[in-house]
Amino acid sequence: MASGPTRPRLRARYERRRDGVARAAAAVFAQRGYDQTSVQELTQAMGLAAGGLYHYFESKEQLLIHICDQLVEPLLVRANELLARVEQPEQQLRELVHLWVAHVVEHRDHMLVFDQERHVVERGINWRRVRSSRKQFERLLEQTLARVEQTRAEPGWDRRVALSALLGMVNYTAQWYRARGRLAPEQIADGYVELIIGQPG
Amino acid sequence: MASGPTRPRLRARYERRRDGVARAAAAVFAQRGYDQTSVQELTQAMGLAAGGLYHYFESKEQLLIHICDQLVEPLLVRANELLARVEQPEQQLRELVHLWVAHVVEHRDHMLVFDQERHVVERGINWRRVRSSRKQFERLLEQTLARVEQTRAEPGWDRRVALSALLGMVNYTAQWYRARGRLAPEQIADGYVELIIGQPG
Amino acid sequence: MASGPTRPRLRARYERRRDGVARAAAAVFAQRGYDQTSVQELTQAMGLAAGGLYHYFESKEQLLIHICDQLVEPLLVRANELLARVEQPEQQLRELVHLWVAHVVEHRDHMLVFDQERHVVERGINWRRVRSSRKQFERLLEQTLARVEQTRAEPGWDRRVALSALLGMVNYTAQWYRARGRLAPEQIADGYVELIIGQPG
Amino acid sequence: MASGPTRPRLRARYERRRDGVARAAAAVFAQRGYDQTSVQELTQAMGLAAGGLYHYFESKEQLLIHICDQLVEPLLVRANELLARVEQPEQQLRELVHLWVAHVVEHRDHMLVFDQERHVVERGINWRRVRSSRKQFERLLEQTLARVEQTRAEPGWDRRVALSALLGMVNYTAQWYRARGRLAPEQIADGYVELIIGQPG
DNA sequence: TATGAATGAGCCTTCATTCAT
DNA sequence: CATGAATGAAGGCTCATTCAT
Repeated sequence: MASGPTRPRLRARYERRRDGVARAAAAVFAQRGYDQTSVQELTQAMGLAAGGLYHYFESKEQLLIHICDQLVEPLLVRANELLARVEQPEQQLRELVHLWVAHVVEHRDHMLVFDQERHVVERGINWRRVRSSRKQFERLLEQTLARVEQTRAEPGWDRRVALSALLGMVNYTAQWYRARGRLAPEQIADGYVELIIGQPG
Repeated sequence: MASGPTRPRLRARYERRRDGVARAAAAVFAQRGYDQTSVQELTQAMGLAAGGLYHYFESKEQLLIHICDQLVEPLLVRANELLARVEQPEQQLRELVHLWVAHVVEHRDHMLVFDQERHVVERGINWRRVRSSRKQFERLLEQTLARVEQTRAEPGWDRRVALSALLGMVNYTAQWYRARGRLAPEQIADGYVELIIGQPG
Repeated sequence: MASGPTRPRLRARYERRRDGVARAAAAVFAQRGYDQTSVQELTQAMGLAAGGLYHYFESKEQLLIHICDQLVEPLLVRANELLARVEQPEQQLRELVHLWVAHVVEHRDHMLVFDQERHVVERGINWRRVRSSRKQFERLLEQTLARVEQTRAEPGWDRRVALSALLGMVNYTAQWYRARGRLAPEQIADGYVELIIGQPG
Repeated sequence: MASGPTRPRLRARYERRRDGVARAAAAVFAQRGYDQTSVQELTQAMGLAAGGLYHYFESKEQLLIHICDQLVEPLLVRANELLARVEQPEQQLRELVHLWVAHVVEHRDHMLVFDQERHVVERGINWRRVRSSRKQFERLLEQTLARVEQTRAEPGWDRRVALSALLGMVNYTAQWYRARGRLAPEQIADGYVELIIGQPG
């Protein structure tokens, strides 16, 4: 079974371990690919025996879903908070991109896994939740771009193109960002924002 | 064996069939994922029996490599031609992006497969050729951006960021472009160029 | 796949092999039990490699179903023929029991497997066909007993009890009959008939 | 360990619980099959956690053996008592069948399990005790039939056939008897006796 | 006594690949 | 060239059993 204990104390320990398992799995999946990683390799990398995974997840796929959920959900939550807090459209966009880049960089492994498994995410029967969260985030982004447009005489972009460009560039960050590299996440985010809304005043 | 006939006439027919097989495979892989597609499903989708694939490719992985090669190599060749033909840096960039977007859109399936299998491309032992081609294309792109910078007083971007943004947005196009959609490839390419080098004219 | 070829020549060979596989499996199942027999052991006993079973049956359970079908269906068919051919009720019963005992003895292995897996047969979702055939055979038997009753002043039995007793004793034959034993199937059948309808005139 | 406490008071409680566990298990096994029932399902159905079973039985197989022992042993004991008490052969047979049918009906679940696992009972290394008890019971039965024969001018049956028929019909009762049905165990037993020894005086 | 996390052997099944036809 | 039966290694997953708590 993969639902775990109900008594609070044990429950907490269980959930901590469960998240640890998911994080470790994300790292392995990111490196070797979901399908190419056997459950044996996986559990070995987490210090568990073969069958031990199934105390925490009911299947290898549910583990994958959990990883992607951990990526998309919190970003959506924090994006909503941000938009409620900030008023000025350009400032919203700027902070949104900063938040997003930071998230992508911090959850690099999750992001790489998510990208890789696009075809399952899009078509899989158990993936509705993940699909919905991603969709909602994209909608927030598009609405923000729309508000930015309204502050200008002429937009200077096609909104669909700008939105997709932003999605492409930010998500791709996970593939080239290096923690010890020259560029900090904030600089990268600033660079992206400037491409979209032009030079900062 | 998968090297095929040597007499010119038969050779041509063989290669045509081989490319057809690869194209059909790309479509299936793009939809279902490489690992999740069995050779049985694959060959069935191409009107062949299970063993038939092995007349054209010596393994499932070689087929995958061929698909990625078909994507990257021709783009590199045509990019080189373009840069030899056009002189003005901004014009080079503009035409490069147009060429590239057109290529991505035309080889959507190949592109989706290529993206999906990033971890194999990066680490696989038989993938040196593909890695090298991709690397060369990125270098062309970076050099072009460098030349554009030199025509300006101040670049207005960090070159690494601009390069990665471009890679991210153009490649991502494969994931959202629809042939019957509102935007033609040329419009999309124009949009991208404007984001990078600022408003035209 | 487990549907096999369609061309007549190959089809015939396929079906012959398929039946051979089922027969061999019945023998092993009868001896060791269905659940206790691994597919490895099974295929080894049939001169196939592990995966080879799946050319003929889509799962271990479908193999089991086939075995039980091979037992019940033909008996039902031949019982119907017999009842159409013979007129006198007591003679019908006598010949029915003879046919049945012969069938049980000839398909000893199938019978032992069938008995053993009663709980699956009764509740399994894929077992409707088998359940229905068995039900029909029992109905034929009951109707025959009813006709025998009508030839008598008083039945001398409760029909439900007689029917169940008959089912119990004949099916149990599979568990003790020995081909080289003292009793021939015909003698056994005669013994059963006498118990049911009393001493032969 | 599964031997339990030694102090009389605790011992009694332990054994009561142990028998309760076995009875509950018999019900589940009868329904789903021994092999198809996991220890998890089993213990859950008894309000225990997974490991709890092992306080009462040292293995799943020992539990199964206990169930079968609970079925066969008491019947043997009571059959012996009966034969010591009753003198007239036909009366012995009649009462034996009554006792036996009542036992089968009362321990329906145990009986179904026992039947199902025939191949283990016959060949299993830990099953000697059960095999021996069953063998002894069959011998009692056969001897009783022999004594009945001696009271008659001509037996009217082959003894082996009569014995097997009796075994088949009585044991099969577990499969069709319904507590709320039309027939009481005594009526069923009478029916069987009549089939064997002919109409009652 | 009881728990339930953990183990690890073994299960059924899939699948890339081979080869006789 | 093409077929498809056959292989056998490897996969994900289950489950009887153990043991620290």
